[in-house]
Amino acid sequence: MTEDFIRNQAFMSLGSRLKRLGERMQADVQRLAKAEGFDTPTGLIPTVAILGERETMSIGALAEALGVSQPGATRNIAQLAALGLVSEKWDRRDKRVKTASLTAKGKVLFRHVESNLGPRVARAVEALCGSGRHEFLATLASIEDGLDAAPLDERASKQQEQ
Amino acid sequence: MTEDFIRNQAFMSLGSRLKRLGERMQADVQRLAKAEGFDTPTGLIPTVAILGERETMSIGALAEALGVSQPGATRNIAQLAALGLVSEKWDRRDKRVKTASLTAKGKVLFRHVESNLGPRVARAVEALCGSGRHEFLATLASIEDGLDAAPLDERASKQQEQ
DNA sequence: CAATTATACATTACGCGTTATATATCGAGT
DNA sequence: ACTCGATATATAACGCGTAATGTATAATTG
Repeated sequence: MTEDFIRNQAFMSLGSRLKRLGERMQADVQRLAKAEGFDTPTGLIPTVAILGERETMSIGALAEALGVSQPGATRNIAQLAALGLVSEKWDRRDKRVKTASLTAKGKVLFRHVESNLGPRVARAVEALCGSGRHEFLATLASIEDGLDAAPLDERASKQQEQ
Repeated sequence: MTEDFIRNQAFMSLGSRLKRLGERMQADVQRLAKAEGFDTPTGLIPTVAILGERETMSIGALAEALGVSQPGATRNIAQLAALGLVSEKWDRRDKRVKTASLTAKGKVLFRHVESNLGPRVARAVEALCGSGRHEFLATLASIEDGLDAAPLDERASKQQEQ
């Protein structure tokens, strides 16, 4: 019973645990990038990576691609623009949409991420996850998809079946 | 090559991804708790759960048990005290340490978490994780332990072996 | 026993995610 | 063409984690 409680407790705090693990990884990556001479805030790297792939994107498309809220994407782009890594531009056709693309400086960072930082982090994380890494990522994805389909509270409300 | 990049990219943004997933779960749990009449901020529930188990604890012990920073534990306790859920007391022997324990009101919340919310969330999360849940949690734990032993940037620096 | 170092907690400032809401523009319907 | 709802972004306020630093008390050491 105590044991059951501990198991339940583990699930109750799973959210906080995942959050902290994520923050930790971000901090580590940031230190690594800084050691290599790029002190761009870690949170902006995924945005740079996507912009490197897809030349130019709107704020909305970015939010979608990153799986982040629109205000989050707006802030990321504003910060990258302030750092001179991306340039913003309002769309001609639809004046509501703002598009962003990497500047020359941003592309330098992108190429570094692509060729150095990315692979190194990938190798380190792969080694860290060990043999279970594929399943881990697969389960992670299935959890994300599952929550898309129905949030946790909804699932817990009708907890009779399975 | 593009594919490789995408795989690397996935690892680069794993931190942010885990973080967002964690936040999402916390938000879901909070909604669930609120629907049941307990609108205590979700972030405080793990603290309540631990205090329910271990009667009385110092801030430091709490931080340790939750795997959270000391300022985090301090803030949690301050908030719980403000809500009337825990009572704080300075230790007699060592006047530096502050201890916290659940009030009657806090115990009511604890019992609810223990008997209702916890199990329901646990069932929902277990179902969500599917068959891979044990391995998922095991891999999660091994990642945490691995990062304790050596942070990601250190691992990435000496990436020649294995 | 005085002085120094270590420990426990509080405070401050910040990162990065979220909602909720405001504003401007677009598109559709009458 | 005008109005009105929908859509794209911006802004504001907040949650919850961190690191860095301040302050009071303990413990150690010369």
